[in-house]
Formats: sequence, structure tokens, C-alpha cells
Amino acid sequence: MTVTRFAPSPTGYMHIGNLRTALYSFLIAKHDGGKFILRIEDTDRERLVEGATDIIKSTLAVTGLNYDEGPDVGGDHGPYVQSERKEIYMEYAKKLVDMGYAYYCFCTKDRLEKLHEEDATGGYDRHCRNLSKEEVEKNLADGVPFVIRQKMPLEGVTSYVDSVFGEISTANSELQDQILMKADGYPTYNFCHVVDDYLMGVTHVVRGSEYLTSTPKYALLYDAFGWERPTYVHLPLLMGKNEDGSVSKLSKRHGAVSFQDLIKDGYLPEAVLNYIALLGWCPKNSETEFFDLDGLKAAFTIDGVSKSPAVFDFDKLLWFNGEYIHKLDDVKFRELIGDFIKSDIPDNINKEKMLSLLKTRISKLSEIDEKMAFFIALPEYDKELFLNKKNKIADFDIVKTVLLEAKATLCGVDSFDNDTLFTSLMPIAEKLAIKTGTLMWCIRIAVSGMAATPGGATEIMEVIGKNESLARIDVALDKLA
RNA sequence: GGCUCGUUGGUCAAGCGGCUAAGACACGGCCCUCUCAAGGCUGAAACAUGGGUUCGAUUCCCGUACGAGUCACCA
Repeated sequence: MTVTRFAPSPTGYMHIGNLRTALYSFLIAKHDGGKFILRIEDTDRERLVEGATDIIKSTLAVTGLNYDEGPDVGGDHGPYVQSERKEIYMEYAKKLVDMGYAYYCFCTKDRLEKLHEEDATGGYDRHCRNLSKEEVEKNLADGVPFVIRQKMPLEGVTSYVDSVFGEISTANSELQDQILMKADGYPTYNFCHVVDDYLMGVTHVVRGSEYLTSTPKYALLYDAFGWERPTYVHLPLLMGKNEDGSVSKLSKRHGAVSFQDLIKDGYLPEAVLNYIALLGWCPKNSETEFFDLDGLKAAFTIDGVSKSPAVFDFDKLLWFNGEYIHKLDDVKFRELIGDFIKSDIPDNINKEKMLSLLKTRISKLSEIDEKMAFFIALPEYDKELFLNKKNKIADFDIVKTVLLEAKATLCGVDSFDNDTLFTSLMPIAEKLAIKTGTLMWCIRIAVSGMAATPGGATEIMEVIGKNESLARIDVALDKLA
């Protein structure tokens, strides 16, 4: 059975790149009907951020990436928080020492720093690699602080096959005797993720390509323990576009790059998920780009993952988001938009009508206030706005005539709905021998004060009601007087 | 700097030895229209570069350039 995991460290917000890793990891498991595990990697005690784990969990929850095993869900391989597994790692590390694949190192941080100053590219000089058994025992007995390092082979080459990038080979001489267990008794990522992945039965290790070159070290660990190596699936990086046109790893300076920032900005989780699924992966033989989670589960295969980094394009995300919003039914839309409406809506406004007018004209929920402002209050505008070449409105006389006629007609209309308004006003066009466009242009400018509006003149009047419509026409007439 | 990986239009990308080199976003034009949006049609726009291999290379190999990643008691 395919078993994958998402193993974030709780150091803050949920980066969109992490979310994509979680998504792909989830999809690889679920495409095969396998299991998806959440594991919290909190071994760096200094970078821990309060509440970060909750953000991770809630993000997975709202995106539907439900895990079969994990903290607060349980499972046969718990605990799922690494700080609660501390003893396990020490046990396995000692096993490695006994087998000759690791060793105690008593070098102080000061010594390491000095080493680095002398030769910045040299790395650790393996000073403790060949300490005698007696020396080690004595130090241990004396309580000298220690770390445990992996004993890398000095010669030869280590290779592994990545299912996205193919065979990756590294000369063992490139490999540092990396630290497995830190002086504080906690393991490093380099060690504990291997132990946990094995113990939890993870078959596919899915992670960003920044691990591509360190994976040989992990493969060596599997070999040392005599464990079968997992399938490695490294994902292309997510990039952001810089102002000077260059690209670099997607980060805060590129804009809102955490999932919660995006949501706060009015993006829909479904749209975000759909968009990031397509960053670095392409479905086989699909003519649509629209996928919900079930669609992704069915379509996702590893051979569709690309090797080259993908630049995050906010324009396309925005387009996707707009598409998702437009497809919402009105009830759902009203529910979602509620949190984003900050302004007070006066009683004269037909809120439902207004929102359905706006629904197809916004691309993210946060645009709502700005887009509906003119319904609430007539904006300042200049009478020049009435002039319009396309409708052959070259002077204000015709505008005035139209508005006077419209006012007269409107006063006698009681039912201010779109259809009634339209059929009531149309005779004016006939009477004045002008086009519908010309007639409605004048009225629309008067009731909106804007050159471009969501909806036509009659729809706007339906929203703002009779009194307000007439009042706005009077304002226009005043301007033209 | 060493090592590793990558390179198809501005962006996401299909392609897996022979194609007029798909599609999507963004951009331009036209249509529709009660302005806008949506929708329909349409246009411009790409195989980094030099060598091979081959009857034939975007596709395979090597070099170059460019880009990225990585070289922590961080993950």
C-alpha cells in the first residue's frame, strides 16, 4: 500500500509551497487508495512557534487534505509529534554507533566555529571519528556533552533513483559526517525523518527538490539499518518573480504567499488548491484545467510532475479565483462575502440583487467593498461624463431631455424591478428617436456617477430603489442646469 | 567556489526522432451588448547556444551560457 506523509515543522505560517507539497503527497497516496500521514517535526526547539501546529491542521482541514494518521487522529505508528518520540531516536542512533555507522563526537561548538573560520568550505574535520573506545567511554562517564555523527564512507559513490529527476549520484567524498543527534538530546531532521518514515511505513517520500542533494545521505542510513529505501519523489521548487524580472524561491517579498494570507485576501481554498496543483504538475490528456480534490485524486500521477521550477503567477490565480466565485450559487456567495463587507448597507438597497450583480464581476472577495461603494453613495462626478462618442452624445441638451423624460416616467412606476423599468423607459427612446444605448447611457451615468458599472441602468435602479434613483437623477439635472 | 539539478512564447505548460510545435493566463482586435464583466471568434508571441549521433532532431549524447538548489547541533 502506498503510504505518504506531510511532515512540516511548526515554525510559523503555512507557506503555499508547503501546501503544494502536502497536496501532492496526499494525492500520490490517495490516487492509489493509500494512506496519508501528518507528522509534526518539532525537533528544533528554538524555532518553535506557538500555534503553528494549529495553523497546519486547520489549513489541511479547510483544503480537505485529511490525514489517516497523525496527531489527534491517532494511528498505529504514533506518536506523530517528533518531540514525543525522543527516546526512539537515541535508541536507533546508538544502534548505528554499535554497527559502526555513526560515532560520538565531543567537539565543542567553539572548536567547530574555529574550524569554519580557517576553512569555510572544509566542513567538519572528523576529529572524533576514530576516538578509541576507552576515550569515548571515559567522556561519556564524565558527562561530556556529545553529538552523534553519521560515519560517511570516504570513497565511492552513492546513488538513488528519484521518480521525478531520475538517477542522482553523489561522490561519498562530498558527504559530511552530519550530526544525527544534537547535544540537547534531540535528533536532527537528517536522522529522525529517516527513522520515522521507516517506522511509520512510508513508501513514498514526497518533498521539495531542495533535498535532492542530501538524499544520498539518507539513503545511506536506510542501507546501514538494512531497511528498504523508500521511493523518492522530489518536487520542483516554487519561484516568485522579483521586480527586476529575476526569479527566486517564493517568499514573502513576492506578496501573500501563506495560505491564510491568500484566504484573508479573498481567495477561495478550492481555487488556491486548483491553481497550485497545476504548478509543477500537468494532467495527462485533459482538456480542462479545473479540478476539485476528487478530480485531482483520480488524475494525479507522478509522471506528470515536471522537473523545472515554476513561477507563481498571481494573475492566473486571480483568474482561477474569479472563475470559482462566478460559479458559486448566490446563496453560497452571500454567505462567503459576508466577512468581507465592511461598509454599512442602507435600507434602500436591495442587497440580494446587488450581490448577484457583483458576483460575476469580482475576482476575489476582498474587492466587494470597493465595487459596491457607488450603490451606497453616489460618487462625485463631472458632467463631462455624460458625453459619449459611441452613443453620439456630443452635448448636454439630449442628456437633459432624456433625464427629464425619464424622471417623469419613473415617477409613475411603482414596481422598481428590472423588467418593468426597462419596458417603461423604452418608449422614451422611440419618442426621441434615439438608440437604447443612448437612452440608457444617460440614465446609467446619472444613477451611478460612473462610466463603467456592474449591470445596466435599470439593474442599478432596481438595487437602489425608486427614491434614490429619482434623487440621483435630480443631482444630475442640477449639474446640467 | 565544489557538488547536484534545470532550460519550449511574459507566465503555467503539452510534446517523449518526422507535428503548420497544443492548450491556459496575461496582452491586442472583432462580435454580442443598456456601460462594465461574462461569453464567442480571432491576432501577436517559444524549442538558450555550439558541436555531435541520425536519412531526419524541440526530442538522444557532449560542451558552453544562464538560472536554481545545496554545502548548519534548520528543516
